[in-house]
Amino acid sequence: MRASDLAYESLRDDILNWRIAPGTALSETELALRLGVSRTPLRAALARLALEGLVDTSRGRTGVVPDVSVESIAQQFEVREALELQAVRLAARRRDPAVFAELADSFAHAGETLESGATEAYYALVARFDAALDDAVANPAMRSALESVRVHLVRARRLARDNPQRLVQTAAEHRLICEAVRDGDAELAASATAVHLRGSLTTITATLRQRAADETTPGPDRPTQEGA
Amino acid sequence: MRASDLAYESLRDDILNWRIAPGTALSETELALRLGVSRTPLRAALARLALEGLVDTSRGRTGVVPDVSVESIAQQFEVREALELQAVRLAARRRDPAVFAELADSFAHAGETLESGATEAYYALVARFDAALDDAVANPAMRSALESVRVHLVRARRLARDNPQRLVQTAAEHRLICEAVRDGDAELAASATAVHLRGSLTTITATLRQRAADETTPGPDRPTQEGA
DNA sequence: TTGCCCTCTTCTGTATACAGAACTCCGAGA
DNA sequence: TCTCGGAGTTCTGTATACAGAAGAGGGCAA
Repeated sequence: MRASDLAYESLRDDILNWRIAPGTALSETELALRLGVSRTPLRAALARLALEGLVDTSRGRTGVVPDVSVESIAQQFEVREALELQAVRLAARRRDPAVFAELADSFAHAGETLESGATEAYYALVARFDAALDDAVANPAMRSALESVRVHLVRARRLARDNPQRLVQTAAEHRLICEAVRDGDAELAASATAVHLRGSLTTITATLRQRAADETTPGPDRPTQEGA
Repeated sequence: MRASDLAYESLRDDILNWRIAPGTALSETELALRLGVSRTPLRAALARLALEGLVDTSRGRTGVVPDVSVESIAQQFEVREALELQAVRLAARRRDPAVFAELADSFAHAGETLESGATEAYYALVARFDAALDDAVANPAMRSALESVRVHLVRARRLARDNPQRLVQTAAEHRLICEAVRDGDAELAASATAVHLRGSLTTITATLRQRAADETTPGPDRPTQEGA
C-alpha cells in the first residue's frame, strides 16, 4: 500500500463518516503529521479528493471540507437521476436475467432482514445491486460517473441512516427495479428508478432540514463547527 | 501561473490535439525535463489527467495515453446522452428565453459562416451554446460532469473535424435545440438533443473506422505509433 | 476606540536527493 | 534456437529543504 493511497483512503473515510466536519481547514502540515506520512503523498491525496469534490480548494489557499446543503444534494440528485436512469435502461437491455431475478428475490425478503435490525446486511445487499447494475451496463465511463456521484451522497445518507421505515420502502422499490431489469423492460425500470430516487431525495432533504432545525433551536450561540 | 498548472495545461493540450499519440508512455523524468519543471508539479499534473481519464495508469507503473476506440467513444456517448438530455430538460425550465432566442438566430445564420470556411467561428458558437446551457442549468455538479465527458470527445472530434457537411447539419440541429429551450419545451429539447447526439456519434464512428482502414490498408508493417 | 499598516509567522509550491521496485537486456544452459 | 536467470539501469514513490506568498496579530495614528 502506497503512503498516498493510505492518506487518501484515511481522509476520504474521515470525510464521508463526518469525522471531519464541513468547513474544517485541511492543513497539509498538520494532516501529514497526524497520518504519519510526508507532505508529498498527502498532497496527492488532497488533490484526488479535490477532484472528487470531497475537498473544496476554490476559495482561499487551503482546502476545506464542503458543506452538505439541501441545495447541493438536490443538484447531485439531478446528475444522479440522469445517470441512474440511463444505467438501468442499458442494464435492462444487457442484463443476465438470472442475476436480477436473484436480487429481486433478495429484496423481497429484505423486510425480514431489516426487522431483525440487520441494517448493515441490507446495505451490503444494496451494494451488491449497484455492482450488478454496473456489471450489466458494462460501460467503464458510466461506472466511474456513477461512482463519483454516489460518493457525494454517502455523506448525506450517513445522516438519514437511522430511518428504518424508509429502508423498508427502498427495499420494495429496489425489488421493483430488479424485476423490471430482469424482464428487460427498460422504461419500467427507468420509471421505478425515478420513483426510488425521488423518495430518497425527499427523505434526505427532510433529514437535513430536521437536523438544521435541531442545531439552531437549542441555542443560537452553540458552536456548530467541530461537532463530534 | 503555477508550474503544475502549466504542466497540466500543456500536457492536456498535447493529448487533446494528438501531439502525443495513444499508447505513448509518459515518463515523469522525461516530461519534467521537456516542460522545464521539476517532477513534483509534473506528478500533480499527471494525477489530474489520470483522474480525468486522459491518462491511463491502470496497467503497469507508467501512465499511457489511452486509445480512442469506437467502443470507448460509444461508451462515452452513453454517458453524454444521459447528461445532456437531463441538462437540456433542466435548461428548458430555467432558461432566460432571450439568450436562447439569440443563439437560435446565430445557428440559423451559421450556414453562411460555414460556407465562408470560418469553422473556428462556428466552434466558438457551439462553445457559447454549451456555456449558455451550463448557465441555464445552474448546477455545478452537472456542469463538472458534463465537462468531464465533453473533454473525452474533443479528441474524437479533432479527427472528424474536416467534415463540412456534418457541421452544417449540426448547426440546424443546434438551432432546433435552442428553439425548444427558448420555448421551454423540455421534451422537444431532449428529443432534438438525442437526434443531434446520435448523428454526432454516427459521424465520429464512421470517421474512426475510415481512419482505421486508411492506416491498415497501405502497408501492414507501417509504424502506427508516434505518427506526427 | 477604531481603522490601517507593518511585521512576523505559517503555509503552500517547488526542487532535489534517496531508496525501493520493476523492467530490460545480456548471457548461459538446455 | 529458445528459455531462464541475473545484473544493471531506469523509473517511481517518498522525504526533506527552501523560497515566496498569504494571512494573522499587534502597534500606531486619527
